[in-house]
Parts: sequence; structure tokens; C-alpha cells
Amino acid sequence: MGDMPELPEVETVKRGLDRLLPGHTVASVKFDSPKSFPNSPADVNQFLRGARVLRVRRRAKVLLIDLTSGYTLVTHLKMTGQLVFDSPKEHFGAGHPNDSLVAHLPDKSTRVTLGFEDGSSLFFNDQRKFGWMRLLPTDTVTDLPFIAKLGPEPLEPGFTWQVLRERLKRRARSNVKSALLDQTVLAGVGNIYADEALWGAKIHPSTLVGQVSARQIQRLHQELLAVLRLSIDQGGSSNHTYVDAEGNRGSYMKFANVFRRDGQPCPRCGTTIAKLRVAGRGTHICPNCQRLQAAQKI
DNA sequence: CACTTGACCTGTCCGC
DNA sequence: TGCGGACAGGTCAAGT
Repeated sequence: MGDMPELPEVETVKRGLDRLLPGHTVASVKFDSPKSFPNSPADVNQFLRGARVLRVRRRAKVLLIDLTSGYTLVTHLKMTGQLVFDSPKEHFGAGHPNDSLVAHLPDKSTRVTLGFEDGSSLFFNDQRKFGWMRLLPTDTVTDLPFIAKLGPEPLEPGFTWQVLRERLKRRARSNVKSALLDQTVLAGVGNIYADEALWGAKIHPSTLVGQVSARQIQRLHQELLAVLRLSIDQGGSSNHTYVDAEGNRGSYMKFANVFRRDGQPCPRCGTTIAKLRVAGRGTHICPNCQRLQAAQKI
């Protein structure tokens, strides 16, 4: 069962790592090449080993760990990735709630291990091996094709509802859920928060983008920001494998209105929540609150 | 070009 | 208890 990091989960990991990693110098590196870490051993020796961590950033669902070597460790967690920091001396005393998780690392899902000079470690675990970590010159990261094509960050100040309307026009003939999941339209939204925001705005996920009114786009914009912010406040969503930089699970799922709540009552009207398939993805809706107009039913 | 489908992997759950 | 198939929160390449 997957457990996937979207913007709030990656942001939570980013905040933890940015608090824990800067100042640490890489002493040793073990990596599963090329699947999870395609760089050569020569690159690792030259640009990673001996480098110190400057800062940790996030763009969309990508983590960027900047190093003093002028290189950046670019990491995508995809469906089941975790980045967990373990410093037995400094952060996890006996009886700490994360001892059980951290104590057994590395395990069979560990793809990369960075050992730091003070004895602490950063583990990149990834059960399904979809995720990757790669070392790139810091000033070329934004040239990576998929990063260059990313849409705006929804939580940046310039992201108004009018910007959302303009971005959605790129996918005018597709359904609104596919458009929200398209990272070139908008960065960071995945299956959970697309479902939650569409429920909040009372829009059926199969509605064609061109059929969504300006008023509905305003409402969708408001719901997207609210759900992303709430989830960041809760440390993200954990159904299964997601944990933050210290091995903590997130608690957003307690607040989910429809996601993985099929068969339970809609919190707004009591109608039984349904699960369907839209854009090839499991999709959760309230069939009463989120209706397709007759003309759109195909 | 816009959009949809399949592939990438492993683990788990559900029905027979 | 065993086995096959569907499915899992992401993204890209290949197809229509």
C-alpha cells in the first residue's frame, strides 16, 4: 500500500531537514545505483563526500539539499519515499517515540545512506523504488526539464484565483481533477488534496475545465489553499509509509472529508461518500454535493 | 497539440 | 493458508 508525499508532506520533511541538516558534513555515502541514485562514484567522491549542508529547499514535490561543493542533492520521494534523519546522541534519547522506527534503519528499503561526521545519518528509504536522489550543480537544478516546466507554487503570495484560472486554461478540454494533478498547471497538488479541495468547492472531479465557472474557480482556489495549509499544520497525511524527517507520522487524515472515507457519511450533508475512478486515479466524492451537470455526463 | 494509457516497483488486501 | 488480481497519495514515455 502506497502512502504518497504531496506538497504538505514534502514541505514537512523540508522543514525538518532544514532544521536538522545544515552544518553537517558528509563523511560516508552508500547508494543503490543507478536506480535510486544515478550519479557515478567519482561524482559522489568529488561533490558529496566532504561537503557540508548549507540549506534545504522545496520546489513542488521535490526536495533540494544544497551543499558547499556547489552541488545539490535533488530528491523526489514519489509514492513511498522517506528521508529520515537519525542522530542518536542529539535527538532521540531512550524511550523517544521514534526509537522503534529509527532504530531499525537502515532496512531493506533503504536506498541511500549519508553518514555525517558527528555520527548522525540521513536515510533515503523507498519501498517501491520509484523515487530518486541525484547530485546536480546547484545553478543547473532549475534547468532540469521537469522542474523548468512546473507551474506556480500555490502557497506563494502571487498565486491568486485569477492565476489559477489562467493556468487551468492550459487544460481546458480535460477534466478538472486531471488538470489539478498536472504539475505544469500547478505545483504540488496530488490525489489527496485534489479530492479534498474539489469536495470543499462542491465540484465533481469529472467536470470539464471549460465548464467550471469563475465563481467555482474562486472557491476552488480558496479550498486548495486552506487544505494545503491545514495539512502542513498537521504535519501532512500518513496512511501508511509517509513519515517526516524525524520519523513522525502526520495527522491530516483526521481532518479528511472524503479521501479514503468511501462508505462513510459526508460531513456536510450525510450522503454516503462514493469512490470512483477519474483520470486513472482512485477518486472520492460526495455524490450529493458534487454533481455533474447533465450535459457533461458521457 | 491535447489528452489518455501503460510502465516503472514492491507490498498488501480482498475474494475464491 | 494459498493464490491471483487489483490497487497504492507520482511521473514520464508512448500511444491515439
